[in-house]
Amino acid sequence: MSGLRFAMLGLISRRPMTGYEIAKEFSGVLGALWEARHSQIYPELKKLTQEGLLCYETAISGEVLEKKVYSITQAGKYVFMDWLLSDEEEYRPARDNLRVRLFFCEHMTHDQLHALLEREMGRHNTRLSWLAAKLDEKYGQQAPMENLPELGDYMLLQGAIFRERAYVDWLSRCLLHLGDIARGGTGVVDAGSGKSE
Amino acid sequence: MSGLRFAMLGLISRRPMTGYEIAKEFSGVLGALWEARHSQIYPELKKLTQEGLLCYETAISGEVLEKKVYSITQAGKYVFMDWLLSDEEEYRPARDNLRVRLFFCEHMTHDQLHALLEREMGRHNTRLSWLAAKLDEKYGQQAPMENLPELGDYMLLQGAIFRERAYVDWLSRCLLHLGDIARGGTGVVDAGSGKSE
DNA sequence: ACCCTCATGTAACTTGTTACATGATTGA
DNA sequence: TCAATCATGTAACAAGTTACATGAGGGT
Repeated sequence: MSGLRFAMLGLISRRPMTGYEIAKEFSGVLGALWEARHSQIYPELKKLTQEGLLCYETAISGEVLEKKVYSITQAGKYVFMDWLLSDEEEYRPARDNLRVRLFFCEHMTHDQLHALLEREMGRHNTRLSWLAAKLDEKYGQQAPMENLPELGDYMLLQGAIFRERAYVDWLSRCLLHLGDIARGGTGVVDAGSGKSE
Repeated sequence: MSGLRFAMLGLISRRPMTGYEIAKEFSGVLGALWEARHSQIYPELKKLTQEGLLCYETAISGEVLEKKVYSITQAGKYVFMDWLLSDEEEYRPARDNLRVRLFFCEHMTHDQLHALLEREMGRHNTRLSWLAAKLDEKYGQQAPMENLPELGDYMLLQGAIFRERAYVDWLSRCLLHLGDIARGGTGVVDAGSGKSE
């Protein structure tokens, strides 16, 4: 079930790493896809080692400080590749508090609902701008064509942008609809359903 | 933190319900936003009752079968409304296995990556069609203008559609890019970034 | 001296999932 | 009588969060 162990196996398959380094990875690009803190990582490393999917060597930093450098085993590689190429239908509808709030919008006044949507749209817009800037900064006009890990990063960034933009578009549509209600509109829907400007 | 308790309070605030009925609600529209099974619902009902947010009466179905009909208390209403109108920044990046797989696409061949994207796009497309049909069936050309609970449902359905469409658009863009690579393209990005047809 | 980063863990708790367990009611 | 639905729980486990706890290394 858990994607965490596979993310960890994948990272370590790139190069041997310490738990500390793995934890750091989860605050980068990967962290946007899957959160994990060191308190979850260290026990999982232990577990994976016990299962024979990882092994480690103890190294010394400076004079005494010990660190465990983990490497992936053959068994680990098989398990990882098996997961990577497997085909399980697994649809977890993201638990989204905003949507639950909307489900109960009957308890809100028109203004409260409006404020909620505006506020949330602002947040997603901020994130969208940040992501777009990042994409531009990293790839500009040149999308990666060869380097596979780079391609992954590029697609993921692109995916995050599509996701945030869809969120913003949706909320702005809700706000339009809400404004329409306030002006005593008819509720008649125009032809397209989102793709029109 | 947990949205579950608030979803439950919200449901019960509409009308008194049994645990069984609440569980059923979570397999309808609400279930698409937040999953919960009866094994989580019954203990939570007990907890909410102990905290004084709910109370219940025992009713009899038929001759002997007892059921507990829960109602929301004043304290429960306050807690629910407080949550509903509160403003907490809470961004949980959905844990998405496909994205983690993509993060490690370096281990896939071109064809495997292509198959993965196609497969996933098919699934999201199916869901998108289903959602679009449902929207048409429920609201057709007439969007709800007055009834607030209806408006919530409408917006949520709309939101699910935007989400699925964004997913499909993203994946189809990835597939285009991948095809471009296979044909030995240059990687130069065209002007727009998604909104163009 | 002080602070930041490196480095590794555990404990207590909340959330969520799967499986086990039981029994009444209703309609075909 | 048989199956679907109504009805309520518990147990064991997996996953994830927050807080606690400790200490070395490196630079200012």
